[in-house]
Amino acid sequence: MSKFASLRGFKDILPDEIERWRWAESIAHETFATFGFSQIRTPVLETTELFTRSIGEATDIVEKEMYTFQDWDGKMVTLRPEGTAPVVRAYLEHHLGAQTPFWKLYYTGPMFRHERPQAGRLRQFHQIGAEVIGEIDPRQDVELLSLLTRFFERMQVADLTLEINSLGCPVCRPDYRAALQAYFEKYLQELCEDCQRRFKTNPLRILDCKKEGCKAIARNAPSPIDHLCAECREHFKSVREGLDLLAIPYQVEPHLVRGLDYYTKTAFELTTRKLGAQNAVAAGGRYDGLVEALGGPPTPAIGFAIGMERLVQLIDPAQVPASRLPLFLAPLGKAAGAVLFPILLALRRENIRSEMGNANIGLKSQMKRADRLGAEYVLILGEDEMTRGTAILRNMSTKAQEEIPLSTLTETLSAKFS
RNA sequence: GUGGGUGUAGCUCAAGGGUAGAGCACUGGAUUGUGGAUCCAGGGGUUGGGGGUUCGAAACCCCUCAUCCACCCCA
Repeated sequence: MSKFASLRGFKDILPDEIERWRWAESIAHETFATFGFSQIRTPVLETTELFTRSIGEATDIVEKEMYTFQDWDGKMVTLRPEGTAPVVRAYLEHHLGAQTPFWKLYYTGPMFRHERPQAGRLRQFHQIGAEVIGEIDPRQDVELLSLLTRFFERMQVADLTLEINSLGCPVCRPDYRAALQAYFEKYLQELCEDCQRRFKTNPLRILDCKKEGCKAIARNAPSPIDHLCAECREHFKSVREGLDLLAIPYQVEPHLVRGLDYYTKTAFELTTRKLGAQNAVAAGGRYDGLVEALGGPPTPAIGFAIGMERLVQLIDPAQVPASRLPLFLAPLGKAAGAVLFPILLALRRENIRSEMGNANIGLKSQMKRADRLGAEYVLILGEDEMTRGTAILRNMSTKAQEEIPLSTLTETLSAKFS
């Protein structure tokens, strides 16, 4: 055990895993651009109030999971626990809404929540998120969901379920909440301890309880969809019709609840059975009230976030394009090393990926190393070749070898490998 | 924050009071200058840390730390 180790819930991402990360990120950049999104990068540190205002004072995130501390000047600051509030903050701070009516933005980066780590849950985790600000049309919900499903399609991640629900709006949610409380009041004694607490703080959460007793009671609870106001009902209907039109499979999940206060109307999750208890790989929804809550004009918006660690676990490593090494230079002895070293740099100047062995160790070891690096060709230069004024180029898969004159070595190699 | 599991070689794991082991990986050799396969050899450990019981502890007890899984919650 080394003296220092990373903090609990904080993980190193090592080279063998990074291939999958980079592949996911590059597909994300491509796909999001295809759908008309621009990237935005916001700081990881923000004023604490940004999150308490947006996420909600009574949520778990704000109550017990934020990395909050006092800065040297006395200001309370927080490592961002999620990406939406900072994006909206930037949108307002830079008056983006005044320039064009609506924005499609995406971001990637680390988020921080002080939770107990478990499978698929870390204290520093990474998200790719997308936000569409300034459009109420249900078609926008559909477009965003089509982006989400398209991305996972390109990642070749299968067996995902898109669950959608409507959480209503400030007009209809209080009604629904009251109806829910009226219903659960009859069974209050039969609910679990947690749900008895939820009854007061957030009755919607009872719908999400995993205990069998509560599940049974919740099964007959009033559905949020039956209590939507006319506008929300129409919106939800249009979203479903749009998904049908695009043949995007989904499941209406009346018990789907979101943990952040700012969500309204459409809410959704992309879930899998392959990740244990933390089964959501992506989630999001509408937040039509957030921009206004943060001091801007009434502005509808919708977004989602993808959990990178969870996504990476679902990626089949075989799908990731392997990075190959075209050429490995194997010099035998000091003189050969002196010849090949400048050639190595010349090749790299031509952007030819190449690697060179240690001239002081045996050919066998160098071959072994070349093989491990996945080299397609090995260039061998020993004493015999030096006197002949040639080098041997070995094809590692066919084992065929050819001699190349030293006088034209650089030209021959750069022509062959560029 | 609560509960349970697990900490032994770089990795995966044996040894359940009596000399710390195997497989894989690594290094070298069989092949004085040719990779993957095979065979042989070698290097590597204060058994997570601390304390206790014992003639003797990797093992039993206590504390602590780490880690995993689950609850909670969420990406």
